[in-house]
Amino acid sequence: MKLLAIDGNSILNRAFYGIKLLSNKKGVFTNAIFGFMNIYMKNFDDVHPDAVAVAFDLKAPTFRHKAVSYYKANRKGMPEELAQQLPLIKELLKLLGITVIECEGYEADDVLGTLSKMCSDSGNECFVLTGDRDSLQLIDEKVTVLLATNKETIHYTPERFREDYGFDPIRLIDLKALMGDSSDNIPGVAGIGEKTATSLIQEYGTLEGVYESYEESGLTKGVKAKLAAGQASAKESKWLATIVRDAPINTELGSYMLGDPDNAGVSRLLTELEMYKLLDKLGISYSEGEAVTEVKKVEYTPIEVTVSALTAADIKGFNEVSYLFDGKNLSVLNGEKVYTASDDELISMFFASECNKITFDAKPHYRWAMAHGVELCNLRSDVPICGYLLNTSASDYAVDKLCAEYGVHYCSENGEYAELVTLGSLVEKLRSEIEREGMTDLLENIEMPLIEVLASMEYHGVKIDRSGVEDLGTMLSERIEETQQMIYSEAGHEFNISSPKQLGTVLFEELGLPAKKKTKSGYSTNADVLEELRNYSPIVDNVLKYRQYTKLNSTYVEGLLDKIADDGRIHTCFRQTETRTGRISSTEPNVQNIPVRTELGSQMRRFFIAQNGRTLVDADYSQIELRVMAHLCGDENMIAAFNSGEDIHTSTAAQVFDMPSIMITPEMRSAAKAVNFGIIYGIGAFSLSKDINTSVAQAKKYIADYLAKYPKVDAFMENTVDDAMKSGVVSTMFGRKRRIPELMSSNKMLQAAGKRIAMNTPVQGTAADLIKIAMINVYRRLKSENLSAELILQVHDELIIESDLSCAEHAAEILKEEMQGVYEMKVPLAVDVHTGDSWYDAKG
DNA sequence: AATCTCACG
DNA sequence: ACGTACGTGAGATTA
Repeated sequence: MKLLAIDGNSILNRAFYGIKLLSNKKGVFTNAIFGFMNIYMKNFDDVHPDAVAVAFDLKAPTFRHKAVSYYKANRKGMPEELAQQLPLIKELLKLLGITVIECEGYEADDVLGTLSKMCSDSGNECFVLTGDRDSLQLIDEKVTVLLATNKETIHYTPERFREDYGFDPIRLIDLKALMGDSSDNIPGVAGIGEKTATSLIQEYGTLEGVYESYEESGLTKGVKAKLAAGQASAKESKWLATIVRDAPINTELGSYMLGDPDNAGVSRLLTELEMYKLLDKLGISYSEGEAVTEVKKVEYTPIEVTVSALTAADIKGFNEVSYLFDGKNLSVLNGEKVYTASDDELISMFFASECNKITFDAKPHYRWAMAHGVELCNLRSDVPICGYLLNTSASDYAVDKLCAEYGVHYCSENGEYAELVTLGSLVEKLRSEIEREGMTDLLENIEMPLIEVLASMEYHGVKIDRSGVEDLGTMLSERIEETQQMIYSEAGHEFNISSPKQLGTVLFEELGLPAKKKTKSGYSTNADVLEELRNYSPIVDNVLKYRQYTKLNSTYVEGLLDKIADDGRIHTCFRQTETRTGRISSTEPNVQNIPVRTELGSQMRRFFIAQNGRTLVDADYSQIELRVMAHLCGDENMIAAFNSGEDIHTSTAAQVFDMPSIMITPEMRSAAKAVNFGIIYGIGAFSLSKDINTSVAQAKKYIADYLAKYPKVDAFMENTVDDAMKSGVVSTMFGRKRRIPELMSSNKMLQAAGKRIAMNTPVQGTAADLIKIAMINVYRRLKSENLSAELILQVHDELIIESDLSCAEHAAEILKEEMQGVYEMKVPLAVDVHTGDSWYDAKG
């Protein structure tokens, strides 16, 4: 028989600090539970125990077998975020049929000590899972300690322990008696540290052995004196370090056998915690929301659907339907009838029909319709889009998950049509929530119409000059080869330059360059660090070059070539439910991070071209986020600066340095520019000082001067953060919302991050709203005015149209007009437009 | 799967 | 004492 005995507190702690803070909608933190279960399940699979027990410390011991409160005195109190997860993990474990042991007056490791002894005595195997090295003293032939570290779990058998420590596991107690342990308030012998203590125990075996013979030994005077002075303390420490092995708990191994899990209970709890992945792993289905107290369940009477093949006549009778379409097969729900079709004609007819439609992920449907020369009409709701508006931070918006979250019945009784049958009631619920939160306009007038625009952009794609890209690749390969050889000869040997680990060894150990920053796992070798090391050795410059060339070659040359379709174009995927702020993102490939900031990199844009007989029209907003800020806060000075038409960074410099614009030097302008950026991001003096290379004090002064000149910016920031702290939410001008659970954190760092998010999101998000509206308006006008021109790319504040040469001027006018006129603001929205045969040329 | 680095707004 | 600006996606290495 095998027992898995777990130190609950220790593992929960490790999980809490090892995983970033997570929380559910209501702000209940879940990261420690998540991490605990991951560690648990991994080790369970490794060990395959017959019985499991999880021990927890009991908070307020009434009975003290030893001075618990004394020796735990300087252990930090548990943060609130962790404390609230403690009862939840206990409940979860119990529901899973796992025994939870709490023993008054005893700590978790005392319980483990007792359990492991019980196994040892009865000839059973015991695995002690903990993150605490103290427990290694429990190891014997029957007892293995599974030590969970940040990276891995080490299986400590007696052999493994002796390899690491050089003495028997039980002697760990003697070691601690000598060296002490500040975290457990074990004093040890003053002046004796780990090194000395280890060699003493290796030499003499036990604490008693040390004290029997140390006086006659060859130890230094100092050590002898320390030992003599610390004898009493050592003895006391040994007692403190010894884990109790006779706590008053049940010592029948049989009583810890795994019980039957309460699946419904587990499902209810995990659903409430929104830990769907874990539920999946446990093989339990989602709960239907009985636990979601404040949300009333949508009325539901189960229906039994009938299935038939779709006909043209059926379509004419549709009024309001749900449908699903995977690119081949269509299924439509009308009332209690499901209709299916796989025929392009019928599917086209259905898409073009007048009936109102609800679906899941309509963008590919629009693309299909475009490819088949029909329109997809009267799409009213798209489930993931609705889900996204209600929570921009979810990782996905699957139907079953949303049902569980919003208390809607998932119609699994309808088998393969479960999802289809569920759509209607789910949408009803989601839309009522959206209405309640004032986002119906945002949904109907921005997000829903945008789907078709994005589909069209993806459908048309952008033409790529394949041989141009290939030539650049050849050139880069040559340069990479050259640079690599130079680096090898400078290092004196070959190594993998792309490995930060190996590069760190070469630079900081072999060549002895001064290491500045460290990352979790070693030296930092990022561009900032290397930049500062340029003067030390020519190898640094070559590494930077190598990085630039390989980045360009693998991410852009090879990455792009991979994605060119048969029509010679790339069709990126614009994702509408990805970002927390409301921006669009782009994948496969990402067209929103094509190089532009360096001369070499920007050459890449020469290969994004217009088709023969056509041209690219490119327009971008100038400083849209700062303008949004000016509008949102209404600061007269800032508004005046924008209205003057003068360069905003120069204006800002003139304000901050209090002198006429004409006297502003390029350095002053760039400092002001950095402050402007900082303001949008939720400024910090430290980062600003790093950015513009001044002292923190100087940076502080810049910020203070800035906020003094633009007092309403200051007030706006403060108000936004205040409101966010109260509600936990921020919103954009058009009502888009973002929850910020970080604000509730008691961790100062996290809370500060939450405040910066609160300051940035309304600005970034409003800018995103504006360009989305502009896109819809541009799309509609290009269509209604019959231009042979299409929107093809969006890069946050930039839109690109591919147009027939004959109407390019008209297209440029429309683009500029619609972007500038998108919304009446307190400052003008300036737009720069250029035309060219490639993206490089059209950038102006 | 996580980490590091780096490309963009 | 510690870490330090907002929002993304992709490729390579390492565990």
